[in-house]
Amino acid sequence: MKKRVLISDIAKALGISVTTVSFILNDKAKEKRISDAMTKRVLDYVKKVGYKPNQLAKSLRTGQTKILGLLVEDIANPFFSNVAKYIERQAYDAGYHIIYCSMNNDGQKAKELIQMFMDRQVDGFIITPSEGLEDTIANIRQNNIPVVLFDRYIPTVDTHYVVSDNKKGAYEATKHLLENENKRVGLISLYSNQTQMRDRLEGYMQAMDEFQLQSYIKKLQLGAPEQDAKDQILEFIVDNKMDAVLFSTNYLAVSGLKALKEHRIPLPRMAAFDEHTLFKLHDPSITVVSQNIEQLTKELIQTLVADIAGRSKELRKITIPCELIIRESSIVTLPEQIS
Amino acid sequence: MKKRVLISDIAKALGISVTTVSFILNDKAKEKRISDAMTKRVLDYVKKVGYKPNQLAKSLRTGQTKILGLLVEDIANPFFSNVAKYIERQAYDAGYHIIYCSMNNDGQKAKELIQMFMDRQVDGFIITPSEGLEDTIANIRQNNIPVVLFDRYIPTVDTHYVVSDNKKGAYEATKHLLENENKRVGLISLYSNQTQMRDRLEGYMQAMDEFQLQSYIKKLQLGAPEQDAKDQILEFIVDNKMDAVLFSTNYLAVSGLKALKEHRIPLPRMAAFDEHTLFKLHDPSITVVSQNIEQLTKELIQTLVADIAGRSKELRKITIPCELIIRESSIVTLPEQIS
DNA sequence: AAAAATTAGCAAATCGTTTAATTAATGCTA
DNA sequence: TAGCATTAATTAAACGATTTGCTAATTTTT
Repeated sequence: MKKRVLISDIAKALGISVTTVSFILNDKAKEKRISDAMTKRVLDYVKKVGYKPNQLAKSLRTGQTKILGLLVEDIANPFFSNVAKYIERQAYDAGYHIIYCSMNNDGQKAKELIQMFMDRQVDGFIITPSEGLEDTIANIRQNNIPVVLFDRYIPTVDTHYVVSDNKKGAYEATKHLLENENKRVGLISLYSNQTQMRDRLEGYMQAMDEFQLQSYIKKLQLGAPEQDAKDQILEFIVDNKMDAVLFSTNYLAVSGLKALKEHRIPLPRMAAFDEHTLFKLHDPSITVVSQNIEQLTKELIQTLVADIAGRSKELRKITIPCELIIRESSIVTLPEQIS
Repeated sequence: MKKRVLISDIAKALGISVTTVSFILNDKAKEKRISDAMTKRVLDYVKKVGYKPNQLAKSLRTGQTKILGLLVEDIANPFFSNVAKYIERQAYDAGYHIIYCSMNNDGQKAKELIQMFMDRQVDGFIITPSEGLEDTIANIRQNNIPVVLFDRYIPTVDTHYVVSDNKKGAYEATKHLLENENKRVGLISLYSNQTQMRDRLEGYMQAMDEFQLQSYIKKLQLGAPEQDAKDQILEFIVDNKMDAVLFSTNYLAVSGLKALKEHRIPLPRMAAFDEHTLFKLHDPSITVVSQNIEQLTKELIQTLVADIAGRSKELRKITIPCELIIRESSIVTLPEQIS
């Protein structure tokens, strides 16, 4: 194991002070009037011995870790794993690394992790806030650490956030379903006050009201066993003889599809929130309200990095349009309807 | 913004030295003969003011960061995002945090990131090694940093690794396909010398040899545009009139399914490596060789943590069995075969 | 030519911990 | 009672960087 070379080793080898070396390495040669000759000499030697600063020492001194904390609901959900991928890429380009965790609806763990990330002095937070996290997030702000909320926000806590235009997305999906001559159009959602769920419900309502039709809304318990979800979705669709259904998350739609397939019940017309590989390939392929992950994460990182750098004091509350991707599930003539 | 409380603040407030406080906080009170009364006094006060040590300072002094570096091929691939989820959970239980990145077949980025993670003094690495990383990984070992390879390993570099029994998995899947009276059974794989690909090929071969049948092997370029993959898979299946096909990765199978669907060509019997939500719900549902992610990650973290702790000097080379999950795609009588 | 200003670089403090070495007080043995 | 252990705590030196002031040498100004 070869020993790491330190800044003091360089100074000693060249017969100069560590200060000079440090200034040069931090691009302060000009500002601190270090001669060009000296600068070149140091830089050459640094390259030769392959010196890399110890980030821990650097961070301890400067207070900057160049690490961002990412807290998502569930990293294994394709929506979030895609988000994680883009975020890592964007953060890397901006010189940051990501430390992540899944919260899995465990409020206690979420709180602990936020505290732990704060103890690790992360430069900023990216959070998909679950309910009950208001205080914790307010606490982060009080400690003056930049935070950007994502996917949903907390109305009572004033922070940056980047979300999709869920209301409009739900409105357009519902309207699309209604325009295909479906009368009984339902919404399958969650017992949740999170903004994205609230907005999707509002969008659905707006469309239903516009068409002056009765609404059918089924809410499921957050984090309930999948079997319960499947049973309830099935019951809702069958008992109400739904013509069409909008699912407010991709995993609810997946549960619905599983339930229907298991009982060999023909699909109602349907659409779902959030893209999923399954949806393109399912037979029939599934219409979705797709969030623009690339743009969302871009704005996200830009906002966070700008805040960390101390630029732009005012809060950014960003809403990105969704895209309705129409596939077979919302328009096909189903098999038994042929006859 | 309330100021962080430091160990020196505690010492000052209680009129004692920082050493005493530090010993007590690090559970060395007994060993260092600190009186019980003092221990209790300090612990009570620490709890009262909610002191949390600055991890940076701690890490700088001890050399332990309690951070693990995770480098995977693509975090958005459902196999790896599941791995990421389990790893984070297991690591958390062991007191570690995860810093991750996707390498996306970019060897240069992989090297840079490994170097950066080393500069950050990660306590250990978890890597799915791509080709060309031999030297870099050997370099990590030379710096005495624990590494566990995952999903595949590098035969020429002696490290811990945890992989699935790919050969047996491929053998059983192929045999299963052969036993369903298919004569022309092909393998769709990648131009890659990675061990998992090599083993899957070997497993396929073994089964084909056992049945004394001609083998059909199509390899695709790693990281090629999906359209190319789709075209080539289609051509392979159609031109060779394949009865059945084994896909060596889940995303190859997804590409294949897309291509067949787009051209409305009936599916051959098929099986694929690695689970995917799509596969359970596809019509027909897809038979898979499933890796036991929970067990893989458990062994992985155990191995890594044990090495970091300095226990167990010898290298652990672990192979976990795969499970063949038989679904419709490998056994159903297809529509056009009814007539 | 003395005073002022600029240039080029350095010593030492600092970030917040851990830990090796030391000390002062007390109890025990001979 | 002098000498030795033991106990309970302290002092000060790390860890490896950044940064605030300072100094000495040179140049410019008056």
